[in-house]
Amino acid sequence: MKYSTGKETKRKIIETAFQLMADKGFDALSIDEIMKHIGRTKGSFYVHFKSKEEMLYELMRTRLDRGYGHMAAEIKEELSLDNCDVRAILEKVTAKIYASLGDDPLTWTATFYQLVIYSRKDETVREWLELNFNQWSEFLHIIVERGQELGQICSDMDTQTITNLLMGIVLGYEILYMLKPQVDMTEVLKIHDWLFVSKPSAE
Amino acid sequence: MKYSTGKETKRKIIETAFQLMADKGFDALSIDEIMKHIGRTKGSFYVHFKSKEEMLYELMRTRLDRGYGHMAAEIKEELSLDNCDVRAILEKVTAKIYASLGDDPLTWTATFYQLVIYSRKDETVREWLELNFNQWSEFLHIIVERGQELGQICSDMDTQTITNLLMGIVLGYEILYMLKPQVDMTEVLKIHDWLFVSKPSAE
Amino acid sequence: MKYSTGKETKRKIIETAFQLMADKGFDALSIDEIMKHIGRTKGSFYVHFKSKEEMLYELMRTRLDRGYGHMAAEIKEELSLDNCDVRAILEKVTAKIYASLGDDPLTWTATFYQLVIYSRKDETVREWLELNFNQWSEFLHIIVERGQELGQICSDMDTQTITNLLMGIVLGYEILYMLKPQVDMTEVLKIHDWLFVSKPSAE
Amino acid sequence: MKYSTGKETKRKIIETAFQLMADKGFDALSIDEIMKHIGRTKGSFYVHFKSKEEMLYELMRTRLDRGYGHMAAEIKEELSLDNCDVRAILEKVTAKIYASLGDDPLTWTATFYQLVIYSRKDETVREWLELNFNQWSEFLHIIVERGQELGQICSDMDTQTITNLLMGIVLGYEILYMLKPQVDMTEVLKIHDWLFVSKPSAE
DNA sequence: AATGAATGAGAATTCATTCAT
DNA sequence: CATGAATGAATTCTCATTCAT
Repeated sequence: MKYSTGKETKRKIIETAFQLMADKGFDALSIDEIMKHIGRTKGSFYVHFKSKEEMLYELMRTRLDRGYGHMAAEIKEELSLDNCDVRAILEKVTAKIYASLGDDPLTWTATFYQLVIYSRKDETVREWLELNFNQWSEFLHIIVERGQELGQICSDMDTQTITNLLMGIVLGYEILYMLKPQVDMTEVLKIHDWLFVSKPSAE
Repeated sequence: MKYSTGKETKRKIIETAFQLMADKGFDALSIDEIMKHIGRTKGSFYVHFKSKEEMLYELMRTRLDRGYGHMAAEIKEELSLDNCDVRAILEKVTAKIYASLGDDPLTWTATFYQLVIYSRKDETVREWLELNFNQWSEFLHIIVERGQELGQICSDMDTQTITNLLMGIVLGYEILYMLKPQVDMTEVLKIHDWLFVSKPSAE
Repeated sequence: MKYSTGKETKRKIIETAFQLMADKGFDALSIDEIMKHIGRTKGSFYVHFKSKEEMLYELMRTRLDRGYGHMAAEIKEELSLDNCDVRAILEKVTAKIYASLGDDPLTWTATFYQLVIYSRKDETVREWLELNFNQWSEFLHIIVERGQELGQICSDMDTQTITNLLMGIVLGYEILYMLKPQVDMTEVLKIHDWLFVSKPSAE
Repeated sequence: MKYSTGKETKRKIIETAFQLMADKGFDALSIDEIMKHIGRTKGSFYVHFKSKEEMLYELMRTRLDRGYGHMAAEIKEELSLDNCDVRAILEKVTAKIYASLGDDPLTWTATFYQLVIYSRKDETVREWLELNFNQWSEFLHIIVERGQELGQICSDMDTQTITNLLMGIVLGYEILYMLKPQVDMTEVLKIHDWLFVSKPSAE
């Protein structure tokens, strides 16, 4: 079993790097270590990636994307309905995002923040994060705007401010979760109780 | 100027490390680099610190403490007054904390999150962060509880949940600020509009 | 000749370290120096050894073993013969051991005593030396005992004492030799004139 | 008590170096460590010694001398007596030498062999050891010669060879003792049973 | 696709020594 | 006498990367 498919090894490298990066960060992560984990030797790393950096870029694009882009079209359609329930939509979006973190959200979160930190020295990472971030921001902005239009979200605050508060609280809970893994991440949804004017009648 | 006082050099080392760490992180920060910055040679670092790690511990204790401990007594007294304005107190606390970040909050924030990330591989850092964190949590809890008691803060949500939401939003805005430095950090106070039942009359 | 076989380089490293250690000792021996001697760079040392210490262990096991273990079986058989000449056997053993030191016994001896000295700070080395030492001791004990049994070795002294004296004199001559290389190491065999009751008739 | 007598500090430095050198050797022994042991700081070492090497030379001359020089005159006189007992004299000499090692012979021995090893890179040490050695050699030679003259020591062996054997056995037992501290160093005297023709009547 | 030897640039750390105080 | 800050050279070790096989 000395020779496996290229795809398979590549996938394993990214997956292992993703796991190890959570605790060690990108700099402290050595290629040797990754390759030992998957039972291959250092040299073969370069069959699959041009450099360690290039691997990070691929990791970030395939494993750390929150997928706002994919959701956008679908959600916009739902929002266009006359009788749409914005709170329900927002809850669905949140659920999807948390689901996208996979079965070990702590690792995902830690790796993601390792990337955020690493972005301070890497232009490519910085740009990708900004893009990601803006997509999220625009996406939330649309939802909040629609909510206000329909009178479901309070209008005594600026749309952008509400958007920022929502983004902030999600990011904040991720950090909270890293510092105290016993925190319940779904608790973040309680903020909706303040955000939405008419609370869901049946609850 | 070959021989300066130990205190002075030590202070300069910590200050430089604090600055450089914001962008590079602790691992990528080299002793050589720090010492070149302050016009001293590598070897003399070890006159002042037993190891790079030891320096980080001192940096964290002297430069990254949010100082909840110091505020506690004073705030508790204010809260015990019959006619105290909890919102004003909370705003004062927030202002003090932001003020404690110094004149370059972006650097402070970046360095702090570098530490959060680093805590994943360092027991001492992890413990210190946890302590810091718990102090903050308890501190906020006291304020929120008193606010609810006086009917100033909405009581339809669990005290601990509100505390978590407040902590989360502050942490979240720090990350937001790192990703987008143009974000106005004081905007985070808007959350009080939701939190407090009786909005300040003059607005 | 940039890429050689691992075995070859490893052998060269050990051989060079063995030579250099005689004069400098293990601590003062630098990896850089060894590698320069064999025309390779520092970094490649670690392809072959996990650490400098690990290299010493391998050096000691492959280059400093006196090989008592290997001789034991053969000698025991010779001793079991009714008419065996114990003095001849002992002389043969001594000759073999001196032969095992290679063509530069001074280097061997110096390196060996560098190891003896180093054993004071290294558990692994200490244990190996003790093992070696005990093998030698047991081995000699068997020979002396048989010599006494056959009346060839004087019986007015305790077997263990004679064994110790024999070991001591060999070790002592090695030190003597280090301090004064002009000393004739085979002179040590004269002790047999005292040890053996019936001197060889033909002398 | 910041300022003590120079003599006192100097003595303490040498004594501490003597102790520490037994285990660590001269190279691995740091000035910092010595000075910490005696409650002084690194810098003040140089008030007392020009360099680390200079300190070793003084250590060796004051703490590692076996004192053959001092004994010579006295012993020669004893030997000149018609009815002198050479065996008794030799035993007295041996006892004196062992006594000169102080109350911790293991430390003395280890330090001495650290010096022997170190002599391979230091001219001054090498010369001193050689001198010491020659003194011992000459000294023993005189005793053995007189023993043979008086018919007390066997004459079927060359005087110089016997001298070498005696020196060797003493050195060898020191090494033996380092490797196995449970060995009884006085056992070495048993060699006299072989050396002397007429065994002491009363034993 | 994979191996593993080699590289070379740096990393942290140690340490004898100097020197102003 | 003693201090302790500073130096600079040396040391072990790590690691991304290259390349012949």
